[in-house]
Amino acid sequence: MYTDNKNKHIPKISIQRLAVYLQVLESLDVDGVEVITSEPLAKACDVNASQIRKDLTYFGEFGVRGVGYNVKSLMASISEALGINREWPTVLVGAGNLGRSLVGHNGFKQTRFKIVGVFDCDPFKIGEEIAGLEVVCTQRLKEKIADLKVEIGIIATPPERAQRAANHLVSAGIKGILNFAPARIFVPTYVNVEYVDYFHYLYSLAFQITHDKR
Amino acid sequence: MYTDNKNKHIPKISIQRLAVYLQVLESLDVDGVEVITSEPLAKACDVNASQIRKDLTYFGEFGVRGVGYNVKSLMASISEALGINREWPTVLVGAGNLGRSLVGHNGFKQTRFKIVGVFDCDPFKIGEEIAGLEVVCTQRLKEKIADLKVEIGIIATPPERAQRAANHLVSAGIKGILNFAPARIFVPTYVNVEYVDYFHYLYSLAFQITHDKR
DNA sequence: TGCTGTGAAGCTCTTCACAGCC
DNA sequence: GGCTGTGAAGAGCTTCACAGCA
Repeated sequence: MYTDNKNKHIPKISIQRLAVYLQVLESLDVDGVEVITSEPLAKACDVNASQIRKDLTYFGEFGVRGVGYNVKSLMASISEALGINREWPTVLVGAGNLGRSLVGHNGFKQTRFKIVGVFDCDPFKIGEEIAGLEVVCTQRLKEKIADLKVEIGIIATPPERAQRAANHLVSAGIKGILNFAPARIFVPTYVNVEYVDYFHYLYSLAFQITHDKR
Repeated sequence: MYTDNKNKHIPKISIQRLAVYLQVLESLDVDGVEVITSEPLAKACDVNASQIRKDLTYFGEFGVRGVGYNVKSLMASISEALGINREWPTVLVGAGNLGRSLVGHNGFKQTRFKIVGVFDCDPFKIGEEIAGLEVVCTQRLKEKIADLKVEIGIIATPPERAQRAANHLVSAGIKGILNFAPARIFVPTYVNVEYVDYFHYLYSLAFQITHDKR
């Protein structure tokens, strides 16, 4: 049963792990597994078993002592805990190569996150169609976001235009931003920002490989 | 001066922050800033100033007391510390939509990471050309990796084929894997793996927005 | 019996506060 | 005087170890 624990502070890193647990549970479910204990689940997620149990107790008691966790119902509980068991309309700012490939991403078919608007300030791009969505002038963000009750914006502009895109999104009333542009952005504290730059992971690999050699 | 400190353990999270510092320094450099102190740099990176100073001392003493850090030389020192001040040839496994858009990513023009080979096991894709690279059968990974001294492999296959791609890469002698497939992979401990799934960031935003409302 | 849920211990990372140096 | 570099204190997360329960 999902019981939000309003009192405890939940580490952000636990949230990130819940996403991993969910991914692994989904593949277990596909394989027909119905019940799993924390130990093998931990192995599959590459974490400690009590880590999993502790992360889950932030949100409730989902297991059965002596038995384990029901795969399907744990998936449902985690989805509810994360808040992803409902539609999340999003808007995309930036209709370049990156933006275009984001629109086509499988995740938007498989999850309840949807791109409902594509914006760009380039007059050459405005009016173009991407996967059934017309590219609209960034000036019109506010009306669209209000109309469609959008809370999350995705920035896929070149770095020098990221801050401007963020400003538009913020003044349109957005609550969260996923920023693919390789640039830091400044927003009021009530707006949540997540940065995605996979070259940082390549840097991390380069570092690890370089230092393994010693 | 870069001085590798072989004795100290360097937290992985420090490495990730170094990538952020580098990004911010690059944009300061573009703006013509020559010297910066830890305080404003920290603000721009959204971290604590002593965090930066501590992270940097894992690798040496780069600042001048009473003055600050020279932007250009700090960039060079961080690049050296991360090990990204040299060419890093990589191979891509998976020539679908995702793979295609990775090949075109700007980062491969702006950094010294390069994709030097594209592999797929789909006979329909083999022989195709992507940005000047011929798609080659995955069976031929080993020779290519040996020939071109490739140490990093990028997996951009569907999730069900990720493990097979990883196995091929490992037996070809790869040392690090960047995995874009939404699936966990199992590799020997001497192989480093980084996972990229930006839907996890959307989950995190959804969680934060859901809980902000209280 | 077997596995979850959890207080407490342990450990790692972060921040403080100031010595050290330009 | 001012800012870096750093030992020590503090905070937060992870893991242990076992009570609790099916």
